[in-house]
Amino acid sequence: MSIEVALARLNEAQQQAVTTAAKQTLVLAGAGSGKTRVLVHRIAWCLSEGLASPTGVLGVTFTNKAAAEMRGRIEVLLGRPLGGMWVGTFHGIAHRLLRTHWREAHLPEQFQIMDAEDQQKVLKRVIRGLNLDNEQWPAKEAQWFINARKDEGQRPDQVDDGADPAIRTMIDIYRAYEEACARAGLVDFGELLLRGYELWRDNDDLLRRYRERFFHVLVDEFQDTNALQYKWLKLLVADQANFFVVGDDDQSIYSWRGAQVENMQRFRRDYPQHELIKLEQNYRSTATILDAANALIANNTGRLGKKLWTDGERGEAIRLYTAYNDVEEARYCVDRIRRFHAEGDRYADSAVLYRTSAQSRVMEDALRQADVPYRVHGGFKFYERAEIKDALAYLRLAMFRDADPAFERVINLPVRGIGNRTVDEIRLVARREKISLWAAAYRLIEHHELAARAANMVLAFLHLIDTLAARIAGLALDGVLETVIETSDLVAHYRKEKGDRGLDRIDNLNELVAAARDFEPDENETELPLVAAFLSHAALEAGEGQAGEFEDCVPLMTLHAAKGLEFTNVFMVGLEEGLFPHQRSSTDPGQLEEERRLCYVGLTRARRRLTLSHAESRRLHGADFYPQASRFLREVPRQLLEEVRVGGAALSGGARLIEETSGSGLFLGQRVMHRTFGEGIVLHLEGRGAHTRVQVNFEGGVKWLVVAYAGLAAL
DNA sequence: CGCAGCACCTTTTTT
DNA sequence: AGGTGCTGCG
Repeated sequence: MSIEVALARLNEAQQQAVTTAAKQTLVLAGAGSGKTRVLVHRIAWCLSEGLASPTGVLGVTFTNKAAAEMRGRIEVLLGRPLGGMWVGTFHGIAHRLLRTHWREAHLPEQFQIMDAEDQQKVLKRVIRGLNLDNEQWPAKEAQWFINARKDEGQRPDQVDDGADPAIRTMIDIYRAYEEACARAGLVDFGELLLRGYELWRDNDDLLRRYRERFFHVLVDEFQDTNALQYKWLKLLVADQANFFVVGDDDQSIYSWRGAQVENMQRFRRDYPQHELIKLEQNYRSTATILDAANALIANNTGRLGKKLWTDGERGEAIRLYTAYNDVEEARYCVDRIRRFHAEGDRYADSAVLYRTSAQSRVMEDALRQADVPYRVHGGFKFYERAEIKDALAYLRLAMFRDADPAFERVINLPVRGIGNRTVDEIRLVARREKISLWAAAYRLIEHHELAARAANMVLAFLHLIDTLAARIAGLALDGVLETVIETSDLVAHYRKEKGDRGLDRIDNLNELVAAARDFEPDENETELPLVAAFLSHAALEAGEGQAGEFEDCVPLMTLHAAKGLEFTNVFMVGLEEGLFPHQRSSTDPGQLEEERRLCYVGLTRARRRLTLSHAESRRLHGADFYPQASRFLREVPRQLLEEVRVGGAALSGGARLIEETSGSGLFLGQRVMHRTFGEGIVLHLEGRGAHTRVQVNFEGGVKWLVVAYAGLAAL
């Protein structure tokens, strides 16, 4: 397709963004306004106008998925491969830089990427090594602290301790952790970015080379950038490159992991000559849904300001469902999903979104009961599974003996008689001598400092890894993994596990061999030996969860996971105070606004039908709660809503069943009035006739009453 | 050294 | 409620 034809299909604001002559551009792109489209067309336009060559383009996103989509769409639009263009995630690009310039970055050539789990284990070891109490200094908190500092671009020496001894200790842990990582050639996710930044900052020649190369820098989801990422971009862009960023301040939902919406304001200040373009026309949702979203988000302060509109139809009213409890809420959603399915929608067109992942369980139960296929998104990723990480740890160790987390992981797996005492001794020597665990193990044996039995076991383990390394040399990648699995004897180990769990694990190991067979390094990894590329890929891209991706099933996910997706029918469940907005966010106004943005993200996922629901009683952590309806429901204009309550004749199993047993004329979820307690909602019914007791949620609290004496009036 | 039982905690999650 | 991590025992 010629660029003219492609351009003609864009609306005016989109065209303006794509063809802008401004050196810096901030595109404020509302939900469903075609932001990826603009980004992709912008690149194509620059190339076709001769403003850029493919090698001069750097496109940055946050997730592998977004990067893959961007690459795919650029190729389709151009009708040819990317040809030297760099399109990837912040981490992927930093990784590529560090692999190329490992010397300048002061890293070993074989440096290994550590995921969050490895990081926590290393930290635990470091904390113990500092003789600090594990209770008082949990690895998790140290991890949080260190990652946050790295997100801000700070090394231990740059952190302000505020004369706080607790922070001072955290800094000590940070410093010791850095030493441990350096010794073992380990790089965590935050470190990739920080090193990448320092690499450019401290190597003038290198920075100049990249500045000369990248003349067009484009960033997606700019509102999600953290302080370090923005610093890194600014360093590269300086005043020579075209800087084109796309974002939506109303969809900033990741401040809790370091994202700074403020970067959008900063961009405006840092580049006063920039052009600001708003994309407000929405191509996704009905006018009703957009009205609701606009009204909701208008309650936030300090927005850049943006109002979505559509020239499409008004569409159906938004369904508001008040369930009497979480189980019944789920049942209602499933009923409706089945109805939509009967009317011709696919299951995959109806998504259920919730605030916390714990909420998926009730939904899953209801779907399973109704025999509706579903898929829970998020959660366990392929390369995060224990068995996969076990096998890869053997491979890591064979490739790179100093990889401490890999060493710790498999030294006694399968069980080979190397106990905690022995491992502790190895750890101690490693710490004292500032060497890797592998080297420490060797030293202990050479100096005969281990009991004869332990020494034999450890030596056997070291030999096993050496043997493995020798065996895999020269093999194809899938052969390498087959050999790893065989030599490690992991299959026999899992077979001993009771239940089907072990069999699942063995299946996954086979899948790992298959993944290796199909593995093709992406552009960031082509210069690496294949095995090393595979290991990096496994750490950097955890992969999708379970198989069966192509089956038609109902997607279940958290609101966070839903960002960037769209569905014909959206069910947002659990709209209750304390849950959404979440308890821990409801006191701080800033956090409350982020919850509201999360709600906004949810609403704007829906194309045609939107169902909002809340329950009057919910089981949480094993106890019953009686939450109020979410304030967000009140922020949606009433005239857009169609309210549905339990007890109507059309309603499902639960209500009917209870009515039959009570015979009192009351039903669950019914609104009732009591002389002294006021208005309330029926939560439970017990017994028959004169003995019927009823549990009612009044404003003042939950009460059990005998129907015959309570004098309840139905509302 | 391995297993069993108990205490603990519990927002969101990508790389 | 349910899963995880640690301790204490056999």
